[in-house]
Parts: sequence; structure tokens; C-alpha cells
Amino acid sequence: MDHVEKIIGHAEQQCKAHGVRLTVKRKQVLAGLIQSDKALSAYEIVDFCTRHYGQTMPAMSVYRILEFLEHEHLVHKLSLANKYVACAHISCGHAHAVPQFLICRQCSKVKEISIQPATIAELRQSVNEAGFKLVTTQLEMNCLCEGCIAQAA
Amino acid sequence: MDHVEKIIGHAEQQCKAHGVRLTVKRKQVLAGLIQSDKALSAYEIVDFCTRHYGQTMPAMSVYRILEFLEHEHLVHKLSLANKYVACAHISCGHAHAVPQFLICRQCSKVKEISIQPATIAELRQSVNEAGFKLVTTQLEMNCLCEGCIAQAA
DNA sequence: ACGACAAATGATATGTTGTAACATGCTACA
DNA sequence: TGTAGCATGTTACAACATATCATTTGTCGT
Ligand SMILES: [Zn+2]
Ligand SMILES: [Zn+2]
Ligand SMILES: [Zn+2]
Ligand SMILES: [Zn+2]
Repeated sequence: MDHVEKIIGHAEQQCKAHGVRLTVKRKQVLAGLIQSDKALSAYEIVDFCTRHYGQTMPAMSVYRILEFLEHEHLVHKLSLANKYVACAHISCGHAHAVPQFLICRQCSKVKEISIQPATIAELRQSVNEAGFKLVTTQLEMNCLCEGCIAQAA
Repeated sequence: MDHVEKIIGHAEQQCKAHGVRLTVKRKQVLAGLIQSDKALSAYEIVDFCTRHYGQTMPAMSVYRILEFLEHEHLVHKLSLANKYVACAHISCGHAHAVPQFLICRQCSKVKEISIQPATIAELRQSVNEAGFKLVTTQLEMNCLCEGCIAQAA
């Protein structure tokens, strides 16, 4: 049982606990994202599934499935990059806090982190002073990953 | 001379100083964004211009013009919302720092702020600890504006 | 003023991303 | 086994964005 399957197993447990089904197609999409180990656009997922599972995966299905997976917190949508990434904490057990995402501009690798609550509080404070209210503390930041930094040097 | 024209005047000065031209079409797009006082999608700008200036504005032109205006720091592209907003500091004179944007989910109003350097430093520190490097400190945050908060209450 | 060059815009086509609407198939449960 | 609800298939189209080449307009040296 490899790494990906183990995560899928956890995801399946989670879904069962919520009274929803992780169907074959949904597993395919999630597994694709996990295997890729980076953020993919919806159509990249279409291509991935079509190539790996021997039948064309309609874009419509991918969007529907992504919506489902996001709702189950198994996948995160990254608006900054218009891509989708598997949650990094599917196997952790603990319910995960609102995440922040570091997105490599170069290669779409994503790190899902939790910034210091104090820092978040300062951010929220700045927002409040401007008369706005934060709707979510999910942040997305344009970054370069370790690999791409090394490559650039 | 109204508020919008005054800002346009400043923009024109700025362009002249950079040896580039703020043409009629470019002024129309910029004025549209300023008047709207919120972020607009490229096609909303197309509609605005077509309605207000009596001839159809091709989408292609809008994209080209937005690219120009962004390059001149007169307009900012908001990836989080897939929209464009006029810079809030065109008339300020001082060269503006890397901004952070508070975007109202409800009505697309945008506040362009400058978060405490100390907070930014903490963010950068978190990113470095994760092995990534920030490419830009421009942040975009999902918010509700004053008006929409009041309305919701 | 004239011609040459570069910048800006027009026009058309096409690529990419995302949703609407309705048909069909599958699963769980009475 | 019927049936109700969920999931997927199919088709069409809307919204967002870029590529390419033609035409117009502004700039500058002569
Ligand atoms: Zn997560
Ligand atoms: Zn990278
Ligand atoms: Zn600005
Ligand atoms: Zn608002």
C-alpha cells in the first residue's frame, strides 16, 4: 500500500464519517492531485485522469468533483493561481486550522502552512483599521519554492 | 474640474514623466475604473466604455490597455477576484510601496493599504521557515467592506 | 511639409476556464 | 423490487484571455 493509497484511505474514512461517498471518479481526481504533488488547473486534472485511467474525464465532472472535494476539505482552490491542490493534512487526523498557502510561481508546488496566530491577529487588526472585515484568514502568497530557488541561482 | 479629471490629470503627468502616452482610450479605461470606485472585470470595463463613450471597445484593447496601465502602476490586477482596480494613490505624488488589497466579496470595493512593515517581516519569516521565498509582498484578502457589513447586520 | 519609423489600435481567430440544463445511470433503503 | 436521491454523462454556451496581422496615428529628422 503506497503513500497515495494511504492518504486516499484516510480521505475515505473522513467521507464515511461525514455520511458522503468518495466514489471512484472522486478518488481518481484526488489521487491525481496527490500524485502530482503540486497545484493543477482543472483542465490539467482532466488530462491527467484521461491519460491515467483510460477513459476521457469530462471537464464538467472535474469541476463538480473539485467542488465536492473542496467542501470536504480534501482539496483547496487557489484563486491566486487558478489551480487546485490536495490538502496537505488529510492524514493528520486533527481538524486543520484555516491554512495559508505558499505557491511557487515557477512550478506550482504548494506549501500549506499555519502562520503564527499573533501575525494573523496583526493582519486582522490592519484590516479592521481600514474599516473592512476579514472574511477568511486563508492567505495565498506568490513565492518560489526551494527547488526553483536553487535552479535560479 | 471634477474629482476623476483631477486624478486623470495626475496620471497624465506621471505618464509624461515616464515618456509614455496616456491616450484617449487609455484615459477612458482608467476613468471608468476610477468612476466605478470598485474593481471591475475586463469585460465589465468593455461594457462600461461601450456604454459611456459611444463606440464599442474591443476586449483586446481593454486587455492591452490594462497591461499598459498596470505597468505604469495606475491600475492593479487582483488575482483573487479576477478583476482590475485603479490605484488609490495616483494623486499622492509619493512613489507607493508594495500594496496590500482588501477586496469586498460582496460588492468588489477595494481598499489599498500598507500593512505594518513588522507584520510583513513576520510573514516573510514564516515563509522562509517553510523553505520558500516571497516573490512579492502584495497580498490580497477576502473581506467585507463597511457598507456590506452594515447591510448584512 | 514630407517621408519614414514606431507606437497604438482594429479586426479576427482561437485558446482557456467555468457554468447551465437536462438526460442517464447507480445506490441505498423501504 | 420500486423509488427517491445522488452522481455522472452530454451538450451547449458564457466568461476570460492571448496570438497574429492589418491599419491608423503620432513623432521626428530632413
Ligand atoms: Zn488543508
Ligand atoms: Zn518551484
Ligand atoms: Zn496603488
Ligand atoms: Zn462591499
